[in-house]
Amino acid sequence: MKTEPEEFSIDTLESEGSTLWTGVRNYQARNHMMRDMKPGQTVFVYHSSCPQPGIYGLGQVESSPCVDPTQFDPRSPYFDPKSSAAKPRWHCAKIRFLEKWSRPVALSQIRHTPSLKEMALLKRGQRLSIQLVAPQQAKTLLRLALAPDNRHA
DNA sequence: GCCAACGTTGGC
DNA sequence: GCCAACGTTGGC
Repeated sequence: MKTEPEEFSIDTLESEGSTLWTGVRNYQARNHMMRDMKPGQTVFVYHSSCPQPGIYGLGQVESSPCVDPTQFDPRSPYFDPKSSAAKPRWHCAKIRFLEKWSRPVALSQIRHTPSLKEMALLKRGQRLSIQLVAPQQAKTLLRLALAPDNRHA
């Protein structure tokens, strides 16, 4: 799950304990979330649009996606005038803080790891804010998080 | 700040 | 339903 740390970072998540992951406004990302996010699943928290893009830690899905309240709030940047309570467009999962890594797994490191070259994150021009990570990719990422210097994961 | 790549919008 | 114009994302 991507987030801009100036908006909401892993530190924010840690201090809040858990949060409604509001503001997903892309149908593909939404569909991923509705179809694939299950309570108990681990998620990688990725910081984008910042000096060091990369994965900064882990969260856990606490609840299945529910209706995103920000779509009905005219003062919210995520307000969607075309959505209605009767037919809500957008949903959000509740995410609980799990851990923050002592060092992030940088995007550049992910790029240089051969077994991660198929990650959706590295696909040309891709912009999805919620992406699936294959089990083998997840294992590799966790290994990199523990051993940042391991170039051959 | 630049710019490539993508999603969305809206006229027709 | 096409598609050009526009807005957004996000690394650099």
